[in-house]
Amino acid sequence: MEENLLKSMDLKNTKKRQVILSILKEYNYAMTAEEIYEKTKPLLSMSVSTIYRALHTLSDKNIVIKSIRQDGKSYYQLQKYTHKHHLVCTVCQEVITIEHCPLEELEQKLAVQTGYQITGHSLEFFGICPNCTKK
Amino acid sequence: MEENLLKSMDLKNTKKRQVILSILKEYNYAMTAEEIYEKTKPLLSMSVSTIYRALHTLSDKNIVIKSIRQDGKSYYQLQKYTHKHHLVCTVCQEVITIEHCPLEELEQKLAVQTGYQITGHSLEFFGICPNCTKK
DNA sequence: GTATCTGCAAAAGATTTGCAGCAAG
DNA sequence: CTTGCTGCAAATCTTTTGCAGATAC
Repeated sequence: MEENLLKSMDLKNTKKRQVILSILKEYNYAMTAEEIYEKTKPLLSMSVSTIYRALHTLSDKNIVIKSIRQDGKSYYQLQKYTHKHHLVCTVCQEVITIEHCPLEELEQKLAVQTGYQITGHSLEFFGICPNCTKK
Repeated sequence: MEENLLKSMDLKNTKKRQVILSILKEYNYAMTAEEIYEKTKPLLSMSVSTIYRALHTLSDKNIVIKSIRQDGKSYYQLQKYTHKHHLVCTVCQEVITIEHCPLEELEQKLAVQTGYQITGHSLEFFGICPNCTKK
């Protein structure tokens, strides 16, 4: 479980980090520090700064990936579940996950053209979901 | 010039808004409010909040497009120059513009699959430029 | 034991807002 | 004139940080 993951990165195996990781695993979508905080509340007490610090450490170790969305907030998710992109409804904020990343080939092409060593990308689509279109 | 653009949107044609628009036009790349502020300094005095307010108004009218990058800051550019994406060097922050947007077809496909009315997307690549790779 | 975590409160950075005065139409 | 624009300072929101006490190993 989470214990080995932490140990393997020379991180101390604390209850709080375990809880954060298990929440990210359970819900399996990118969430904000605030959302994680809300979900930890019933389980144990933890300050928001601890969550930020843990997420920062975990993303340094590439266990967690941070990405900043168009709402200006940082979203965190487990590395192994990443590389999916999202389509976000700008009215109700519903999020649809796009399974296949369409950019891998393009990335290769770009690398050749520019001489850059490409390390990643961020991609997000916006729109209005069928439900909100009706209203 | 900028005058007609403002009038056509029922916005008052002020010197400050003209200056903001002309800077966006001259430099023709997405910049932050802070960068715009620096560039206005030699020209006339204007408070940062005026810049934010003007950019907000202009983006409501779709004259200016706002997008939030992975550094968490908001970047603004003229609508007619948008729809270009960027490759950003994570070491020296150099930015390369990608001329052709590879997502138009994909967007159509997505719209059909999901029933969303797709209004836009954000895409950014990261990497290390040839120069920084050497070091 | 000691290096690493954590809580708290304070600080930071980017952006927004209330209010009173100013300027464009 | 009067509606909308601007400056200033204060407020907001998210995230980071300093420090002192607590915990994992």
